[in-house]
Amino acid sequence: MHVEDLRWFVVLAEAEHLTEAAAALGTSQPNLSRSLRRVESAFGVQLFEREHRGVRLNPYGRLVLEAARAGTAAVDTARQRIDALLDPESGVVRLAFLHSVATSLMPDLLKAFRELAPNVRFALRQEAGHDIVHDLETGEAEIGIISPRPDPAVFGWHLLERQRLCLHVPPGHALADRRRVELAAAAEEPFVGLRPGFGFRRVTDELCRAAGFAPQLAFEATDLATIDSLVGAGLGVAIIPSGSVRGNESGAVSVPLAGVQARREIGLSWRLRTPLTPAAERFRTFVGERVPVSTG
Amino acid sequence: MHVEDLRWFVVLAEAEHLTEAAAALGTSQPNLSRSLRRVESAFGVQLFEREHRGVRLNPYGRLVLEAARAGTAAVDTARQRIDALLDPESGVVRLAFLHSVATSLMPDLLKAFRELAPNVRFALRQEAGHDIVHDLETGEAEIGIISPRPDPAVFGWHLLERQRLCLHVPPGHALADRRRVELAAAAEEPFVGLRPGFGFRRVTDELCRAAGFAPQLAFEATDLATIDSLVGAGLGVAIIPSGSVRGNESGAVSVPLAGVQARREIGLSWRLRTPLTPAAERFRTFVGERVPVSTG
DNA sequence: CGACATGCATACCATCAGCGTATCGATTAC
DNA sequence: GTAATCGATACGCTGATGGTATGCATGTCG
Repeated sequence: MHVEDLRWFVVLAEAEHLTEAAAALGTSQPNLSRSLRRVESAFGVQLFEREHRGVRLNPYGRLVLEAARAGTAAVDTARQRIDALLDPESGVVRLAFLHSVATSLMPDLLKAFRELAPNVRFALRQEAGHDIVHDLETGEAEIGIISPRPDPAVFGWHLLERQRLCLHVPPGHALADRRRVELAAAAEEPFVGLRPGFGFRRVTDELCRAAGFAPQLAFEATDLATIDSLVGAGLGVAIIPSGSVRGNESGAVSVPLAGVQARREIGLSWRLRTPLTPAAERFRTFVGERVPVSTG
Repeated sequence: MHVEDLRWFVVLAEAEHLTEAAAALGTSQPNLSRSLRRVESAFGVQLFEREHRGVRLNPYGRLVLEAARAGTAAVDTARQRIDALLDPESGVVRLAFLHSVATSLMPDLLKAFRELAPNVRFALRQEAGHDIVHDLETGEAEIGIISPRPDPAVFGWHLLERQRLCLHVPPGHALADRRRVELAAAAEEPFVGLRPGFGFRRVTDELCRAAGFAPQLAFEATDLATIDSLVGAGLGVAIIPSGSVRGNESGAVSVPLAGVQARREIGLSWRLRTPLTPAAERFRTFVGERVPVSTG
């Protein structure tokens, strides 16, 4: 049974007349008759009754009519969504990004792209780095904003921001005036960090371990803005990426950390093997051409 | 594109492996490959990406997977419902009946049939006579309980009950003791009748007109039980079919009307051209063989 | 009551699509 | 570099599809 048979079935059920329906469908009456036979044999029962002038659904046919409408509608809907997705002006970009760029990089990118393509929608998901890689892998997400750069053999990469990791200290703190600081200098301070499970939390833990100490975590938060506030209120120090906190309401001060490990690169990433949808491709091109790499 | 292609598509999307999926589906790998081609060309876009070991849906394929699941589910559901309908033990009988038999004949028939076939369900609709005929005509209903008998060339008929029309009077009424009464004797009484639009209302109107008077309608109700109560309370007299009121709580008394018009036959009716579903056929046979014609 | 009209089913035939076997080609792993 | 894996392609056969012509059943009209 063809999907087209179901489509024809709906027309026939409405016309209640094979010859007319066949003409409307641009085929011959015997052919429609045989299409109906295919449907009937697929369901194992007769679906129309012969009338004086035409045909009419019987109880079984009514059920099939429902199914045919639902089935063809499902196919049509998918076709329309695919067409929308294929249109670079109206598609959907499934974008996964790190928690740590939610308040800084992301809004800038989306705002700028929106001017170029106002009808492109975004399906956003905020996740930890390894989940983003996983989502790109499975196709759950098309584009990720991520750090560090994933396997270059599998994923494309466009550098967005070279961040310097900073020690974030309260205003007036002893280290606040330094132009640069060794992380070890803060070994005895109470720390404010992200909750375990966040990708960046692993980065900071690793940095402290490399500096020879385990941080005393006074508070754990789920976003960098909160950490900024806590630090500004004098409740501890924190490690944050440069440029990741907007404005300076909290009064906290960021001092760049010394050392090669105290950097990270954030970039756009996508799966090489899976072609991007036009809208995603457009977003990627836009970012590549228009967005300067910012260095914090 | 075949409906089977969509079914195969779902299996393939889950297996992510053509050779395996083909084996599971009992076909050859090249055949599944070509089935996939058909689906892809029907949607106008590639749906899977080649992977190292196997294939994987791309964003378009995800949409098609949804559609394929929905479409095949719709077809399967219809098939199941048809099978249920074809099973005389578990089918559904779409039965339309007159308001006037809702409290008397109907419960008896259903109760009796239920003992024979407890799993058969009924889709009941209570309607006026001409609507029942119309529903049988269009197939909205399979079996009707109706009066009078519709066109014998189009509808089958099984007599259920030969009713005598009665004058229903309050207890102690002057006519209450008569063995038989002329309708004209009640010409001056206040009447209780069904609301206009009910088939039986037309019958009573016609009877009164034939008896040479227009009834003064004090109350109009939507069912015979209410009319019985109103008459029992002394608020008027009414014309009702014999045996249409259960029990005698109201105390009202029914006196048979004189004259040949003061009868009506109620029966089972069905459309000759449309074959009945097995459950409906069984119901019809049951009624024909087991239910005696009752004469009121 | 018989000829006609209507409308679906069927017969027949040319063509095309579907299916299996064998094979190719690309990718990856050892 | 070689072997293995897995999807794509080539080829030939069979069966399905679709058009034209026709049959058959049912009403209708003279």
